Amino acid sequence: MIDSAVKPLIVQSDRTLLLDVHAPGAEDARAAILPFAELEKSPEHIHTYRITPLSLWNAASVGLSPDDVIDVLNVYSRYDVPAGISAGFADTMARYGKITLRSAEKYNDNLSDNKNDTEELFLTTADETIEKEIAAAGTLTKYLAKIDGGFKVKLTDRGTVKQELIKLGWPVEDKATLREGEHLEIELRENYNVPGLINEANRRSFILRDYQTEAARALLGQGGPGTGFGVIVLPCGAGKTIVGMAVMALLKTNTLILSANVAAVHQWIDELLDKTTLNRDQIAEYSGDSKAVAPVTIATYQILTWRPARNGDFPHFSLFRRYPWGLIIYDEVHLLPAPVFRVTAEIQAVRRLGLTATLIREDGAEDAVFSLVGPKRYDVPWKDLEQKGWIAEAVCIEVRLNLPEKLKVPYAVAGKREKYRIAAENPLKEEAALELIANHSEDQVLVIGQYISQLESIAERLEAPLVTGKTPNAERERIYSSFKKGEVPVIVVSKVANFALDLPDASMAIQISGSFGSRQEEAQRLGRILRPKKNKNSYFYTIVSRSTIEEDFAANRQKFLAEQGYRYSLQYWNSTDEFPKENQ
DNA sequence: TAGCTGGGAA
DNA sequence: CATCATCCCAGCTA
Repeated sequence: MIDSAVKPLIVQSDRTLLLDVHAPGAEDARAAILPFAELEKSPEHIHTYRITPLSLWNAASVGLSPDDVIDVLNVYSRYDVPAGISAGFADTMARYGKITLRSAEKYNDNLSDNKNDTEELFLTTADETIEKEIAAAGTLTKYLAKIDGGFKVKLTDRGTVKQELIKLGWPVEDKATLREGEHLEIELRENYNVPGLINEANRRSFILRDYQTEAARALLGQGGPGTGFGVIVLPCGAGKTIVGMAVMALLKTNTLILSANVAAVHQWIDELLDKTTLNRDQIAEYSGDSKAVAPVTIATYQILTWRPARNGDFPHFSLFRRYPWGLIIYDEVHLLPAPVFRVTAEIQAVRRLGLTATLIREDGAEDAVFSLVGPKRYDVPWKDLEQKGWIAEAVCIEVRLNLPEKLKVPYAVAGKREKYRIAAENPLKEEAALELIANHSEDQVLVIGQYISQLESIAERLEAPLVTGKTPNAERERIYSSFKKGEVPVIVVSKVANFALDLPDASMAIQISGSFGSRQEEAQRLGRILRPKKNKNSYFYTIVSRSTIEEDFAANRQKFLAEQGYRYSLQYWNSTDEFPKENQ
């Protein structure tokens, strides 16, 4: 029995849940609330979850009742659960299941057959008031045809209709059949128990981690409706591709994987060959270089969104229909381009998995991702993985320094956009970086910045190689490999650091400038130093000009990581000072 | 046939 | 809030 004085959960009437991660039973409580609450913040001691209409509908979609939710809260709550909260849950959850979407009978036959794509679905509700409300909704009229007892919906409008209805507060229970793709024999080579491996000596040892298994199972659920699609959120370096492969191994079906760039495409191919029983000829690349299609095909987003004329067709969209895919994986789903939303709305009958490290999207398209790819099914706080040793412990330090005297007047009279540039390119940052590196002679250091001219200058001062978007691939590889071998202790990188997968891991990063308020970018850059090292912390320095607008942007950039429990300590630096030898 | 370069896109 | 990435394709060279 849990002692009520130290129960892990505090339930508040504004529908937030505070989880005391140090209390006994916190792990169980976390698992129990996950189906109906969303993680909002996870600093080190108290995590905040929020119960939203969407999260309650998700719970309802996997068969939970309002009483189930209340029971969980009562079991883990330190104090009495606020009265009145349960009535709200019941009202919200009751809206789920009032409207259902069903297949036509014929649709259950040979589903890989394209002719089915012209078939229709039926939207029905037992409640006349709701039916009137739907019929009156202007945004829906062009997708719905009134028939006896409900509406007809074209298969291709399935996603759009669901999206519009959820905006009206009516989540649809989608009972229409998910397509079973063609069978594909695929197993994970977990623990290398599978006989007949090639190049076994070269393979890293590979064991599926608990959270990876949990994530894959969370996507597929217990087989009820509403499962088989959704988003899994894991930090950089936590093995998102492995989760993808675990899902593939559970479903055993033809899979289309969409990636952000060709390097990621190649990495998927390498990982699939390394960690699954697939042969090379079962895997194809569909990109600018190669237009091959195989049971497992990996394509770039950009090839799908390419079109010869500004308002013309997308000639490569046919890839979605050319093969009987049973699963589509959206890698880095937060980058999903708008044109792909449209196709994704049409292919709601295919199981689909979105993978990402952060769901932040400044254009507000998160909702579209959620209704078209699916709701978030699983996530893990970064600090949890750090505690378990899956990612390295990172010490974050913000270094503030003054502008040099001669720039103070130009800064004062500059317009807003020049101000940022002057502050970002503060030449004293070079001195500070030089000194930091001297104090960290044992670290492999990445210097990361935003402006090419600044990076060229600092690379020269540091006598370090520079990698930018213009650097040819062969030279990048050469630089990366000498860095990996330790021959070169420092490399200077531009925004390639936000994308490049082949960028080597380091134990220290110095950020000398970054884009305005990008939390995504900050998270990505920190991710570069999170591969675990033996008995050693990683260091993340960010250098900011003091008393300039750069301080504000830095604060915004750090917000996401602060929510994940990372604390920045502050150091001030004058050109005449020296840093303390030992940090923290 | 492969490899480079430059334009255009989002 | 502008810069710098990415990708795709076409056209050129050898």
